[in-house]
Amino acid sequence: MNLFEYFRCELMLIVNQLVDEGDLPKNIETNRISVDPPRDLSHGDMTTNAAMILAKKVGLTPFDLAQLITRKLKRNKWIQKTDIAGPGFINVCLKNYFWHERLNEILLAGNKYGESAIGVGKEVNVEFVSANPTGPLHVAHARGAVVGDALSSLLEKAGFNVIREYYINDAGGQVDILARSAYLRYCEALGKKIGSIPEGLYPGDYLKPVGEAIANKIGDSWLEAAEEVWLEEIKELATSMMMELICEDLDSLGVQFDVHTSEKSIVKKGSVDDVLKKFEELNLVYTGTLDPPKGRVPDDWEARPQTLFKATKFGDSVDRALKKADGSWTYFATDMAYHLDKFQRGFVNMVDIWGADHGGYVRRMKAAIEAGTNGKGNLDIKICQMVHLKKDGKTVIMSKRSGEFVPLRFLIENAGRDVVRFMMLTRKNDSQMEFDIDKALEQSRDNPVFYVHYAHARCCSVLRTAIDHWGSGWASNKALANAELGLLTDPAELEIIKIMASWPRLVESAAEAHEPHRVAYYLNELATQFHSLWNKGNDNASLRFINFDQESLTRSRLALVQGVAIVISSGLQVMGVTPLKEL
RNA sequence: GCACCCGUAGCUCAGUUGGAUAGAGUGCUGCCCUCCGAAGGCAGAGGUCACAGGUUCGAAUCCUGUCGGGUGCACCA
Repeated sequence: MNLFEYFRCELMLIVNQLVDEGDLPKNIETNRISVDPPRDLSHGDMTTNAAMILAKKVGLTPFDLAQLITRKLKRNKWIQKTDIAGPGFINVCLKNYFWHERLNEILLAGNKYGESAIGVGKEVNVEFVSANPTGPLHVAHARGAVVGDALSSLLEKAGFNVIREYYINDAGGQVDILARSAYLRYCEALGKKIGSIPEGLYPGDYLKPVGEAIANKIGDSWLEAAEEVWLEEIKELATSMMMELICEDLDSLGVQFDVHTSEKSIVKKGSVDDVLKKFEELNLVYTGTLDPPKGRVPDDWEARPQTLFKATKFGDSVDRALKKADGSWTYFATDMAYHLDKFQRGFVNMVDIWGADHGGYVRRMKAAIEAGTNGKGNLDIKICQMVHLKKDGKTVIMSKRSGEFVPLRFLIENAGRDVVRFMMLTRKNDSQMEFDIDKALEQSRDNPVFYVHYAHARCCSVLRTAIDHWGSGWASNKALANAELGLLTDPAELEIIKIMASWPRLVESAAEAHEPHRVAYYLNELATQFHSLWNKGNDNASLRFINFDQESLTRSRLALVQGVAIVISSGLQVMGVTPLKEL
């Protein structure tokens, strides 16, 4: 249960009563009323802006209106006391046993705690990675992969039905280049001297096995053959081998997809022609000539008439080309057809995770979705900004400009998948990120995931100690749920329950905002509170979790510890990180 | 030149969608193991939220402009 939402509903009932009783006008605007946790703990457990919002339209001061509301609010059985503070905030304190019941709820729910129904089973298509099948993944891809996968899990936790999709760009010119590069390796595999790889082809060693595979399959019959003879077949072979490579990389990150859709198949199916026809009917396509790009004009620029999409009608700054000079489709045209294909497959809600180099592309794709679905399709595009890799104190900027890339495999092999995943989620997606590889490799407290792992491991350690003493049945979730939770009265104990109880709300808001990084910050906060509570036992033995001469008190405290372990592991699960029972 | 993103403590970054006295980590200073894991905790110092206007009960958050950093910019993908 998202308890803030619960109390907001209670508040709405009161507002309706006040309307019935004539204290508030009918049809009053209530959308902006919220119930939130206060920043300052001394303000209680919950705060609402209701009086300040409503007072605007009524002849009452926020304070007077707040009094009307609190008089009714106090009847709720969970509420200990209410305060009116500052410009008209209503602060609410809840009774301790309300929090004890939350802990009970956590223990009974186990790993399912935090699951929400706000998604109501609605389907969401999350498309991410979608790296060109021309080589292995590098570190910048990892960010998109982790963000996309964690967002998918988060949406699932919030009750959405998620499809993880990878779009394979296997139809453009880059695949021709891949095939030519692979052909060179094929020649090489058959003993031909190829020298250095010519400019414009892919030089990586990862293509050597592709060349060998072709040689094994075909023999030497293509050695002197013209490109037309082998191009198509090598394209096919090389892209599928590259996809295997990419899937291995993703697998090592723990990322798997439900659907792979190939660009080639979209074109073959005729989807692009269909879209063009549809847009022609809607009068959204015309033949025209674009102005040269502002500023630096490319040397080979020349004005030529092209098939254009009226993107400006949907908020884009210029109309966009659908066909290249040679008459073939632009990348945008097929990508648009692909996105509309997703809509046709039934996905009204779509999320794309893109790299920073596609930032300038967002407007036109949103324009296309709006045009092609008559405003019904819902596309959110998350841009993952650059990853700056910090290594030996120096920063390597990976971008198309710099041409510097570090393979993902290197990072995983050295730092491990959990560290990479956690660290990639410690930044908001649209902030640039510095990934300190030395810290990631360090396996120490400088490494943020360790702090959370440590809290979980400590929980498990306490439970092990108790089980050694009292036996295993003693600390089952069920037994702990039946503990006398009313014995938990220390402010620090109640505080940590309150943090745990905010997990469902966090899941909902992070899922709605499509911001999985919030989970990492939440877990860090929970871990902090737990470490703090632990150390209180160092200073004051009566606050230790285990007191061997006080069995029922110990049991209720272990219920608390188990609750922490549950929420941490529930959160780590969303992030795709495996909780550790010991370090 | 145009579009998008960013600008918060020495450094790396959060900031609950407009709420109360702006927060963590790291670094610096000083404390806490006879004790469930010190890979931890507590305390202190550190800020003109880039700058200037505007919107309102209320702005780090929304709008406009300026400055600084990043990304992209016919046809590539």
